[in-house]
Amino acid sequence: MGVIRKTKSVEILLNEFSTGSVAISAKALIEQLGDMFNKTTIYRVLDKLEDDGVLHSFLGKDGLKWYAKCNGCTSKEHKDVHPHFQCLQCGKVDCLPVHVSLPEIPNRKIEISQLLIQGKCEACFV
Amino acid sequence: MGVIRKTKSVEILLNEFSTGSVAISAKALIEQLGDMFNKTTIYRVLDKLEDDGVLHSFLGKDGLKWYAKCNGCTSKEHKDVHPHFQCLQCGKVDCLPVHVSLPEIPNRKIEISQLLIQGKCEACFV
DNA sequence: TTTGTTAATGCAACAAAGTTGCGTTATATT
DNA sequence: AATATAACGCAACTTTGTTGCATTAACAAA
Repeated sequence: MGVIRKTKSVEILLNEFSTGSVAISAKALIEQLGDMFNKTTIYRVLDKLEDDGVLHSFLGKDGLKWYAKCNGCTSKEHKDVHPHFQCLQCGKVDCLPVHVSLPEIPNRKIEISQLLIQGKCEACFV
Repeated sequence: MGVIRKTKSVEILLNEFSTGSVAISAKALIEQLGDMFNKTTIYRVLDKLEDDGVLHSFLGKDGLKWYAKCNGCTSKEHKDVHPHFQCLQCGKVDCLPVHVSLPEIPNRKIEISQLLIQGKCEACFV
């Protein structure tokens, strides 16, 4: 797989993620860009960008799929693992650039781990 | 809310969770008990049992909702917080009775956190 | 034990997020 | 410019879960 043609949809979607560590849900992208592109296209481009190691995805609080820019990933390996924070008030989700030390789990092999922290973000936490 | 009548559905659903720290997805419960009860009933009973602090729920790897027995929770407070482990091979999910130390996040208020670890379980990890 | 209240249930219809098949369009190679 | 095929749009579909409403059954009170 992987992106092999520079199309308008790839360009515009990538542009949405140009600013930092904020995540965007597929749903929000469809709301925003649905006039311009079919939702199928949006889902497929996101898929490809994830395959390429350009974006990573994770599930937010309602099982919605969120995407954010990767840092140092390739199509071979998603090595950029970090927790995500979702604000229960404004709904914003962002990547936390911190390391999480996982608990010891004997006799099991850990392959993926995802930590979703929910609460109040800087803006909503008075 | 809360369970106020001991109906057959409550009894049978509770019985499904009688054995230890294994989680069961709503989907699986509907597959198992769908002949006996309508899926609406199953969803509603699970909801109530969660409200009562008897069960807790979380999202598995595909955004599916899973339920497991609580330990020391009440209808007032779900204080039994722990990570969950999902086997990528056999699909089994269980509660890990360990403590996870969350990272420091300045200027934010943490209200909920959920850690889903995926990999190979004891049985599938040769 | 019967009666009455209302929680709990079943059913059908719906909702939201995401997927699939297929015919058409457009990118990029020759 | 011609061509191969990746990418696209559209419609139909799938899956998980929810809602409204009429019916049934728990359980308390008579």
